[in-house]
Amino acid sequence: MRIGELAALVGVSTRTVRHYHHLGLLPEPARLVNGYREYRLRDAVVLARVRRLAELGLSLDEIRDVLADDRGRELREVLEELDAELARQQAALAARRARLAALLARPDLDPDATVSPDLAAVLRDLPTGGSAFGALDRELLTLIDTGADEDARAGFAELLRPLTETAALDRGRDLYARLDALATADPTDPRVADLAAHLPAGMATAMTTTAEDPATARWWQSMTQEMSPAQAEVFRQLLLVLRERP
Amino acid sequence: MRIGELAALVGVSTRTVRHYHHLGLLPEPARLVNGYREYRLRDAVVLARVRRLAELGLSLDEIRDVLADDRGRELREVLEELDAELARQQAALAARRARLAALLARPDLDPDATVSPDLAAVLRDLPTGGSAFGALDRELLTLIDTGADEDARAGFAELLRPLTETAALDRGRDLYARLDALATADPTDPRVADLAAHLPAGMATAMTTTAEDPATARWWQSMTQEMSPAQAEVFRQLLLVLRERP
DNA sequence: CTTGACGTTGCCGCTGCGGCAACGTTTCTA
DNA sequence: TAGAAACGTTGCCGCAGCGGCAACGTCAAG
Repeated sequence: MRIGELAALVGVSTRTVRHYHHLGLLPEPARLVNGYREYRLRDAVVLARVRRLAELGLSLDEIRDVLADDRGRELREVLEELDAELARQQAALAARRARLAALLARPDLDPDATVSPDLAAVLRDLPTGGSAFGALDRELLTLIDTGADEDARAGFAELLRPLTETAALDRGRDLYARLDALATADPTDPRVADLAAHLPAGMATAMTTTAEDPATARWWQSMTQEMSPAQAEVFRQLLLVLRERP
Repeated sequence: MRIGELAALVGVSTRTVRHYHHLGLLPEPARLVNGYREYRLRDAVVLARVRRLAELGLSLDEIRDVLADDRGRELREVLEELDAELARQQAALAARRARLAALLARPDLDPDATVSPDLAAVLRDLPTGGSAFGALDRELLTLIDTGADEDARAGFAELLRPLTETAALDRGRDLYARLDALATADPTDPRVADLAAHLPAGMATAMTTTAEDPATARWWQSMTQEMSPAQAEVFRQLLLVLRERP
């Protein structure tokens, strides 16, 4: 048998057969005078063995070990390990499919919608209309959500939920508008101190929590660098006040 | 922000960030005078977007397309395609785990045991004890099973099942012994013609079916090359006879 | 005699980075 | 203030499991 026949018989490519030779999975058979490899039934048996194990999902390295082990119990160990690995993959696949299904169920699908479901609900209700500061805020929220783990995400969304109630929405819109107005203002502008002093309690709590939480403090810092000096000054003063009387 | 901060913030390695630059997934930010990359919050937003899509299982190429598509419906298409792909993978995983479970349930686990369950049952019952020809026969059966598709496997096992009945087992052992005896015999030996003429009907049927079936004929040919001349002669005569009166 | 199908060796490419080298910059510490 | 440690830069190799190609030799058929 020549390599093409062997390959066709077992159902692989000649390239695969040569690859297995290269890896030492399949012994090199005798050569004819013209240099062609000459295979016997025994080689097909070994090749088929390799294939069956490969189709189960073993890596070629593992297959080499199993075959070298010569009738040992190594096979059982490897297969049990493999099964555990496959179980992990199944769980991961199921989780990904669940997230996909949740995404696909939404009509307003865009790359930013791929945040956690909790935050997605918050973002849907939060006012954004035209406010530059609102857009920045959404960026921050999205980033925090992406970086956080499961628990942090839930607590984070919980913190924000009160802000999406009808009464809070108007105040939120108002807040964004007043911050937008400070985009080109001086940090000493009287509106700065006024805003810091009269921020609604729920919003102030949410802000200081994100700003003080060590896990999100760095996000907050990045965000302040994107603000105008006057806007940043509002939050600096706010934090000073809230640190003294929590 | 420098690259390390950005990476830590989003939860990737700096290597990953640079890789994304290289692929054009993430635009190169401005450089400081020392050549360092200087990132802004906006870059973190893009990077996080890439990460979320990557964690869903999209390839980096697909992510680039989706992001370039700018708020299009391409995302939905890609995600639906991905979901279908994941569903395929789930099915494949489940099938592999089922095969693994069947294998692990068996006490006599060896690399050759990884054939289809049907054939495994046949091989367990077929007599082998010490016969060289029996070993060769098992090799052939295993190879046919490996190469065949689902339907062929089932029909094949069905064909062999009668041979595992108690009455047939003795005749099988006898057949193997008589073939072993021809290992060094001459093709003109009288035992050759005798064996060909008096082979039990069920076995003759099984043999000619495998030998005549185009899908397995090449296997058969490989096997005859492993036999002694006298052994091969038995089957040559057998096929001649059976072709005339089926 | 050519054509085409097969065989040979060997190297690049794919994915998504990790790891290293070889070097410059910044920052902490003794 | 020097030196070490921790960062930054570009660039190339490696990974799994082959596919594809190049550049060549061999063999059977028309």
